[in-house]
Amino acid sequence: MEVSKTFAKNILRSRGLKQTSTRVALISNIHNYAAAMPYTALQKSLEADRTTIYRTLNTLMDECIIHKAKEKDNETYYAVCGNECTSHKHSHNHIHFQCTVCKKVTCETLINEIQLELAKHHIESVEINVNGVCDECR
Amino acid sequence: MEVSKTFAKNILRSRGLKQTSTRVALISNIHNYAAAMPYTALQKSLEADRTTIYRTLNTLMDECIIHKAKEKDNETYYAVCGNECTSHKHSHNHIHFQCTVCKKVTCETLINEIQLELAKHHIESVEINVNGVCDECR
DNA sequence: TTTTAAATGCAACAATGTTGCATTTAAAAA
DNA sequence: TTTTTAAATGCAACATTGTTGCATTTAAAA
Repeated sequence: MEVSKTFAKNILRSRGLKQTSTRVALISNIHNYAAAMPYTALQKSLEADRTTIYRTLNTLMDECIIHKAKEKDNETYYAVCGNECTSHKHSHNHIHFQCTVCKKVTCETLINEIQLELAKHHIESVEINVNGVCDECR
Repeated sequence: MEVSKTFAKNILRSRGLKQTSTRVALISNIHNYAAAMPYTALQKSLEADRTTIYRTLNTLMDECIIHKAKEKDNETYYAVCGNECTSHKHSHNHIHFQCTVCKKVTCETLINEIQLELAKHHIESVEINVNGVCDECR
């Protein structure tokens, strides 16, 4: 069994979710993908009906197994959550970087820690999207 | 003449763009809206054809008169750019805040300045989306 | 007032995302 | 192992979002 499939099954078991073939394939395909996976690529990589894919994605996001990034290019990108995500709260110390040349979206860790403060509102979660030129495209 | 319409006409003139009724209405409607304006609300507020709205939005984004924020709720929100935007480069010192209760998206200024550093890639622009509970909903 | 390049409206299309309902399936119970 | 059952899936239908080509209209210059 592939490493990513074992990973998928383990995480489904740890969350008490049924281990269906679509769920296992979906998690392992996202996990195997070098960057955050665009929806179109995800759909191509699976046999399942579109409806099932959308419902499965929502289930896995509710359980904080994966998360999504909406980019300005109108694509939605999915990535597997890190260990810092529990089943109740997302907490990402990473950012999403999209290269303006090759369009790839990757999850990146910041060198420096950043602290956000707002005057009025209560902050629950922060998502940072950076655009630029990636290492390979320079 | 309303203040926001004058504002719209001035900004169109300053960028050397035709002052069509759709453009003026679109800019002033976004400008008048208390928060970043969801596309659906924008469409309802205008007489123009959907195609024209999309094309106008793209034109105004290309000219850095407005900018958009894609939120996880699958809505696209539009707001007027601040003075720090020239016609060639977006440079926002603000973040987009979406309240998880009332769903409103607002442009907020950070109390503290933040500095992002990535190990490999070249950063061109940064967009920060914060979720939480707004002042009014608490 | 005339000219003209740009903006608009319309038709058609492709992609994204959702809902209801019948069928199938993973996992628990017998 | 077989049976049971609640959950997951596939299918059909639909609504929304976003794009393209082309004929018509319009803002602004001549």
